[in-house]
Amino acid sequence: MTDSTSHVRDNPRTRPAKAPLSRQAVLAAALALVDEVGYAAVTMRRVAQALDTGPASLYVYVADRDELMAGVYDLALAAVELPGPADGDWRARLELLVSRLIATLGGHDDIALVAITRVPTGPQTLRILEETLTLLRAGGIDDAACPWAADLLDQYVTSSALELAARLRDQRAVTKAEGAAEATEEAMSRAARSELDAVYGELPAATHPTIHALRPAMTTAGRTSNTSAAWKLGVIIDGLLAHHPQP
Amino acid sequence: MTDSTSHVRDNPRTRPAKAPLSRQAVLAAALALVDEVGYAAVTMRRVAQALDTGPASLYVYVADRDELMAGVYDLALAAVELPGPADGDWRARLELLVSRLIATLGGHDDIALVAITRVPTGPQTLRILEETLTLLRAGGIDDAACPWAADLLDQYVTSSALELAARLRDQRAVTKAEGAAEATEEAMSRAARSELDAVYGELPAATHPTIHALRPAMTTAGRTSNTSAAWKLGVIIDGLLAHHPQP
DNA sequence: GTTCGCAACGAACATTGTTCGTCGCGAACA
DNA sequence: TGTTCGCGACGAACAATGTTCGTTGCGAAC
Repeated sequence: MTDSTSHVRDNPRTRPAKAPLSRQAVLAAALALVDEVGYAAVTMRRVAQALDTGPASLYVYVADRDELMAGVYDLALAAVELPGPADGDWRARLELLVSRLIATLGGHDDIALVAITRVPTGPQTLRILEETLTLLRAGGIDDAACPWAADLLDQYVTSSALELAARLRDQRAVTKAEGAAEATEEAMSRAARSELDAVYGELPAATHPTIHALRPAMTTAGRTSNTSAAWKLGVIIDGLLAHHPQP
Repeated sequence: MTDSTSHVRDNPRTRPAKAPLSRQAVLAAALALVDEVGYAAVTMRRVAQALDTGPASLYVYVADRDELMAGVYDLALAAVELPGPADGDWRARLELLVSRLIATLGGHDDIALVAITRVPTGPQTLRILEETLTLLRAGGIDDAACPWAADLLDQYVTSSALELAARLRDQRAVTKAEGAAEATEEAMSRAARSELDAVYGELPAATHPTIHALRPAMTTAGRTSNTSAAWKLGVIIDGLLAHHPQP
């Protein structure tokens, strides 16, 4: 405390009126930080700093970083609205729900990583699982298969959310690095293409004939477009309906 | 160097004949460590220690930890044998390839995490991608859809490998903690059940009617069994065949 | 026989998650 | 009203991480 103004800062009366700590405040601050600096860069110290306190203070409301992030994951899911009867039959509603999940999770950087390390069990997660299972049953999926189907859909949601997050991150990085010039479309596609398509594109036909032959279809455009996302979801749902046999 | 035997250890002639460093040696040591102590516990220092050297020496052959793990991932994939004509038609071969991938990756703890952070482009990965695409084309999947289908399968493989790794880890932890008594089946299922099934099981029917109704199907047995894995893969392939329409 | 490139490595740095012990406010209690 | 006590807040510290810097010394090339 060599700061000459410390007696002002330390005095609760003159302190800049910081909000009282609480679990919700910690989770909200962490979620905001995820959006701002990215999932990996959210450290206990940074969260504490955002709340104008020290890292040790967080451990009153949070067990450790993992549990913090699990809470953030659930908090993010709170923004997902469940489709209603006006949104169509069970299939249309399920597709809408899944795309909302991907958009929401993918919009918070790599927060979906939480669902890989541990199986989330927060209230919002359960709310969405409940709705998913209900829609699946409405679609005539066998009771015994419904949990598996929900699991499969969840795998898809998590993977797609991470893919979306990576795409948005690359996009931000490029548009920021391009000095704010024209950018956006031209530079983005070129930068991303030179990354992966160079690998697939310059692969000799002698050793990898099929990749070589499918080269035009393997361009980044195919990976980037959200046509691919809709296609994959369609495949899974069609598969659920076609696989009725042996549950 | 206060060690009185340092002049012996430092002398290359009397040194315990350590193998010369190389990229392959580093990757192999890291893979062995993944199996021994787990993916997360593989640090640069531990890898260096296994090779009887310092952490800084690794950076000659490896850019950083991420790239190291990418190399380990590819190295693990080298053990996967491609199904041959004797293994049946394209579908049987594809199912065999996928299950081998899951078993191999899942057998090396969380190494599959690598495929989530970055899209792997190692030679072994490309070898398997080539085979996957070939099998899909043999199955009549549209050329434009093949990359998407391979992507979908890869998502499934990665998620399932991580699930398998988690299951094996829990199993090891329980059998080790059980003092080497009877264990294995009884204790395992009880310990794992009390974790997740308690959440699903004690959920009130009023707020989550479908989860409550499906409770018997949501037991850990369903999640653990590899019937679930086969079912999911069947759904995906059936979906690929049923979704012919608009590629 | 000299020189030069580069693998090897010791030491250090900045950061990370987490724990310990203390401080002090505010509510419960006498 | 005066005392006590629980517990949130927090400063400081610890062990461990990934990575970099500068030096050293061997071996090959000229």
